[in-house]
Amino acid sequence: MIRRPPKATVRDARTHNERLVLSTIYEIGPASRSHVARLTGLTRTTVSDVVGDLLKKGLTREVGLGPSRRGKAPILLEVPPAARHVIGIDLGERAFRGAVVNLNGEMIKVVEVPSGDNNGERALERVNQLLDRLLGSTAWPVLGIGIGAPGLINTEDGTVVQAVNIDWRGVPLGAIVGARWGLPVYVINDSQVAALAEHSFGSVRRSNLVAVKVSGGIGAGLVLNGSLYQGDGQGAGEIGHTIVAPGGPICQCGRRGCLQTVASTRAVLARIGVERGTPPPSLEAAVASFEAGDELVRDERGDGLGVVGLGEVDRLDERMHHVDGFRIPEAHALLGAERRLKCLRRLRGRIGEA
Amino acid sequence: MIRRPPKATVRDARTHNERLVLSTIYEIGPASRSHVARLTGLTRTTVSDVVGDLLKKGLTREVGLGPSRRGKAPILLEVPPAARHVIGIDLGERAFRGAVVNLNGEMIKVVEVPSGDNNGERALERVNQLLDRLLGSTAWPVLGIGIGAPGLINTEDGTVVQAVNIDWRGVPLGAIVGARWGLPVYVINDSQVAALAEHSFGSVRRSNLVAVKVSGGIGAGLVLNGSLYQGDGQGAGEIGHTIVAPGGPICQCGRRGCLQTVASTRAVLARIGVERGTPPPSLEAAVASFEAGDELVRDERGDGLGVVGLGEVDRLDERMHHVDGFRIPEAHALLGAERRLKCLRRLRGRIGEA
DNA sequence: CGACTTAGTCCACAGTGTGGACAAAGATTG
DNA sequence: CAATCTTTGTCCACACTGTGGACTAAGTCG
Repeated sequence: MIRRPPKATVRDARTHNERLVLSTIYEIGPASRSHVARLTGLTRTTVSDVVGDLLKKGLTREVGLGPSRRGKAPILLEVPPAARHVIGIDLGERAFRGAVVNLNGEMIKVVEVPSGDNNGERALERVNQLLDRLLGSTAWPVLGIGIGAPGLINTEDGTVVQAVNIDWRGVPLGAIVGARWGLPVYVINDSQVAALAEHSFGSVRRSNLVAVKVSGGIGAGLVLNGSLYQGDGQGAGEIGHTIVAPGGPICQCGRRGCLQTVASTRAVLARIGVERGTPPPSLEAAVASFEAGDELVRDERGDGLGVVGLGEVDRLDERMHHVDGFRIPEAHALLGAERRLKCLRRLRGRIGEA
Repeated sequence: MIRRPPKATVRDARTHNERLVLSTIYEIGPASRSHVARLTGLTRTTVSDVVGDLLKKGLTREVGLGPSRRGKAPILLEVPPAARHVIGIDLGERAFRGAVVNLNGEMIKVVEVPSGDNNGERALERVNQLLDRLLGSTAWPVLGIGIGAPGLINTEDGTVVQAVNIDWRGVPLGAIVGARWGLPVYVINDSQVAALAEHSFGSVRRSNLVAVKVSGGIGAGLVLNGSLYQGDGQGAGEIGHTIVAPGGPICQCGRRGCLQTVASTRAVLARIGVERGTPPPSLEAAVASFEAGDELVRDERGDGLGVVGLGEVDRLDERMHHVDGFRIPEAHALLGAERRLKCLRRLRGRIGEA
């Protein structure tokens, strides 16, 4: 079945130009109508008209006059950061976290719920609990909710196909949450959203990259040609259960020697414990030892891998999606101390070459 | 530098809908205005208007009445296959070939020039020679020229960055040919175009695939998310010089054990010769032996690869590009007996997973 | 034959971006 | 200081687009 593209109406042109004007003002900060017209190629007339609409919607405001360029002083426009908000949720291993984010990416409110025993129903309850506490305090409309979840996600319909940590199989999370709150919901794999976040906001602003996320499990996300690559089964980047150490430790999935059993946070901490002859340290303790120069921790590496070193990343990752012309965080993923495989460059090189 | 999207005008809507109507008529064969309206979501009024324009341009014609569905009999419309033509050129290893292709993908005229000693200037002459013979015989306008070339191509500006076979380095082929013929020219790597062709017309109609092309050299093309993946340096898929047999035969590139030195047509034929104690057979002879069941040829495989078997593919590969609403062959690549690594599925799986 | 349905066209209409004219407001020049 | 020029922003007539209703032509069905 071939999907036929939708028809175009004159209205679509308007929508397009409205987004164009809005994002231009958003990106280049305070700017005049004239300046926007020059940048976009639209006439001053059209820009004026569009800005009129944006002012009505509260998506733009006038903020005084700018310096004159040999003529009448321009009226500067900007997008009020609080004009719209977005909810980001991360279903992490140790906690469910959520935040209200404004258009500047600032977290207005952050809420956390320890994940505890997150089997099925109860996990869903905690998500709603999180949203209850987040959705009460926004003066402006919320554009939507983004949820980053572990496991195999069908991004099209927002279904969690399989997430062992939370004991979910085929949960239509997007539909459930969307129906309850009457908001657009976007559900995406946490590693994939991390890749998108790196693409949109990270220090590596390239159109092709791989982000590898390491915590209790291991996952990766790929951005290719500037857009998320999910593969045929939406499972691209799910490298956690690739067997790298045949006959190695047994995995949750029942097989032996999966990457997760060798290189996950849990595995590394466990090995440190064994080597020290003590119980496994906490992640924080291990990081502290690492930073203190503890040789045993610094040299810790999985057999046969040789690329895993301890590091940490503290970042709010977001996926942006167009609503009202804004790219909104469709999900924020991953706060807290995380580790990242150093094979990032390797993987990227490999995919770039073959 | 961020590239700002272009503005939209009411005209763009028209262009879009014209393409939509045209491609709908093209795809579903003879169809009435009403039917097209139902399929596209446009009103009958608009479809009528658009079809009026298309009739004027010769891109559509009325072909009698269709069966009535309880009402007035519909006037059937179709796209005349000869309404537009396209030139496809393949700079092959053994010959330069070109063809005039109509909108049904039928080759109206095929021309071939043996490649001989294709150093620099002379290769360019032969391309023009090919075009001279092709461009004299088309009653309808030619939309453009597509050129499939070996080596590293900059698709953006149509420059051949490096092509050892033809001894080209930094040749602005697209600009040269375009200036001479006044037509849009699209230059693309031959393996990449093969992948696009498989995507558009092949038996494997999937949005993610890898096509591996084997002749004198070895190259691959990747289609990911339904579009060509060229990587950061436009060299994605250039696997010919990946070292697979360290210390193996010496390669054109100066290193040892490149994939090409083990698995290319030339390498395979040479090994057959060595094993037989005769001069290397021609490709045709080897294929004949293969089909006759010759054990030595059938079992021929490179050391350490184990995936190379002899096969053949006879296909006109085309890359389609939108012009006037048509996807036109931007390049047709590669006819003749070709070989394909059977690792296609492997590669695809690997990329799908990681 | 009459009622109904479908195909295609005609026309008034609302929405869109354009380009020219214009006024407002500042800089530049004599 | 005054005249001139430049830039900004707005207003208006205009061309173009898709829409929806009315209408005609031409079939089917009972």
